[in-house]
Amino acid sequence: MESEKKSLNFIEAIIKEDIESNKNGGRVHLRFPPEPNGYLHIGHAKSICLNFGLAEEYGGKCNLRFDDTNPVKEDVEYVDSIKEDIKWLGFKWDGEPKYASDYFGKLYEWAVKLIKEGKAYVDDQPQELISEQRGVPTRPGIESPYRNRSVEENLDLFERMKKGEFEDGSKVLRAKIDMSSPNMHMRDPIMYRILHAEHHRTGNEWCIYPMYDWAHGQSDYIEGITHSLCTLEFEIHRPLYDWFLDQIVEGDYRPRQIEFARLNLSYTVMSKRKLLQLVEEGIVNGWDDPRMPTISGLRRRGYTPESIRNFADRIGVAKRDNVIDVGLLEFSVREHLNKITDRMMAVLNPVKLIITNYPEGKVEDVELINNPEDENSASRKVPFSKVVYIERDDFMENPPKKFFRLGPGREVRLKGAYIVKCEDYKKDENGNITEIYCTYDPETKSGSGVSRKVKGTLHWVSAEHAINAEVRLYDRLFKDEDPAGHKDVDFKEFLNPESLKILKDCKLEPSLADAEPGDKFQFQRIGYFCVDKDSKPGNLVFNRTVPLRDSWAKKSK
RNA sequence: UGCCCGAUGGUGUAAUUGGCAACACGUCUGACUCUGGAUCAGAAGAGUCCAGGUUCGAGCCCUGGUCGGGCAACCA
Repeated sequence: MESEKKSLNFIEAIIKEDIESNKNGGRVHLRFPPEPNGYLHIGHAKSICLNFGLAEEYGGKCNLRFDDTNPVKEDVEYVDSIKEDIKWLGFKWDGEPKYASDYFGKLYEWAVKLIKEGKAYVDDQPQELISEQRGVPTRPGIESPYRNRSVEENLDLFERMKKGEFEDGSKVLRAKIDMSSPNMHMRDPIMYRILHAEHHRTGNEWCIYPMYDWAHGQSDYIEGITHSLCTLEFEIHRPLYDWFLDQIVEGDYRPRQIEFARLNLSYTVMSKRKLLQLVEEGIVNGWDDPRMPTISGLRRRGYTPESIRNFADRIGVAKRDNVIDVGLLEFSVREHLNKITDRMMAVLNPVKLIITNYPEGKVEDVELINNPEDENSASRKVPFSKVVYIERDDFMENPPKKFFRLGPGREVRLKGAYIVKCEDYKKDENGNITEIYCTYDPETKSGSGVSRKVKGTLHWVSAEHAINAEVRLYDRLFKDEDPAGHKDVDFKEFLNPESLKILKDCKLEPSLADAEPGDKFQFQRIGYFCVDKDSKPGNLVFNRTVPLRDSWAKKSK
């Protein structure tokens, strides 16, 4: 009954092949291994969707493992946010969260084993010397004078390193591989360094900490990981990953490292360092600022987990460098929000429209469907009266012929209510429109069946019933397509000064009064909005997630 | 003057024993519409980095180039 063969990406192809050949007993076990030194961003979301998604697809498992081998940069604040973000995206890790620090003991044992086999040694040289001796990619390195110490001496020294007898930086443990390897990572890589620093989990138990290369593959091995996915820059590490595994693997099981291209988004910076900078310098308001590409930022902006997962799905995975148009991310939210949000009346830049022939004091409850995209959607009543607010942009004194909205003498429908005709308008001394005067045609009430062709339909809010709100209009943080891609110009030079516009005097229909943080809506004809966490009853705050597609705005550009 | 990786419409991803280059976003038409939204219908846009080779047949295989990315933290 198989409908059509789904095309597989290169990782799926490998996994499928491994299952068919019964490699590792046919098990599929992945892991997502963040370092808890920052907040997760949309690039991590790609990796999360990949790893957890693959586990779901092939009936396997996926661990969450914190790669916490560098206590000076890591913090529990980050582990908490990481867990929250993964859960929010809708994934569940296998068992308890794991930590590389859980394996410090085992890693130490294995290091001792390597020393005993003459495959690792303690080097007393300072960092600069070691680095100098390592050579450059095009020239081989030279061997350390400490390279051929006796096993006994190495054992003694390494134990004393662990006991805390030496200062930071005074000694390291190195693997003895090949100082003339064309691969820099094979030139006697450092396995342990001395760091008298408190670790967020192991406290002061250790003062030597394993390096990434020594910790990662072994952690994979301990956890029974079969496919260890990482980004392209680790490709060159793979021979070392395999070398270390060769030293400890017993039996047939062995994890395999597979590299894929990280996500790049246009008009966005993705490096943790740069994001940290934006936060620390107060350029944005924290890691969850809605302009940040962090998962917490996107969440606060109003993105849904579904939209992010669909996005991850759509961009695919491959090994070539890529830059995804940020518009694709926006498409993904619109697509989902279009299906799930109620359409509300909200006027962001209000101007008064007075219906001169509408009875003073009369109020009609007009019926509006909450979401025409949803067949089961209910409807609600919205009060309509003589004075309503409409959007400033929906009126022009001298409109061009392609302008389908209100202008002197023009007719337009007020959504869900009546057709009105502009008879007059008033301006202040600066030329700003202050009031628009219309007459309405009582025959044309929505649902009455009586209508006539009008070019446009406007949203509105009854002035007497309107509630006020603050609306934060977010735009992309950078004006440049590739802000981090300029050699001589700092990325902050490309910040968009209009990335946040705060509107204080927006008018909303009264049913929005009880909206709670996180609630999502479509403001009719404008865009998708969600209630910010700063919002309080009586003091509502909305974030614009993304505007609606607007072919008029495009045309008038 | 090393080593590793990559190259398919504007962007991203497919093409699964070598068999008419497909899908999505974007763009442009048109239809419909009480959201200039959504939806629907259609179009333009690549001959697969280059040059050879193998083959009846190559985006896929081979050889040699070109271009791009990565590698010289006691970061991950």
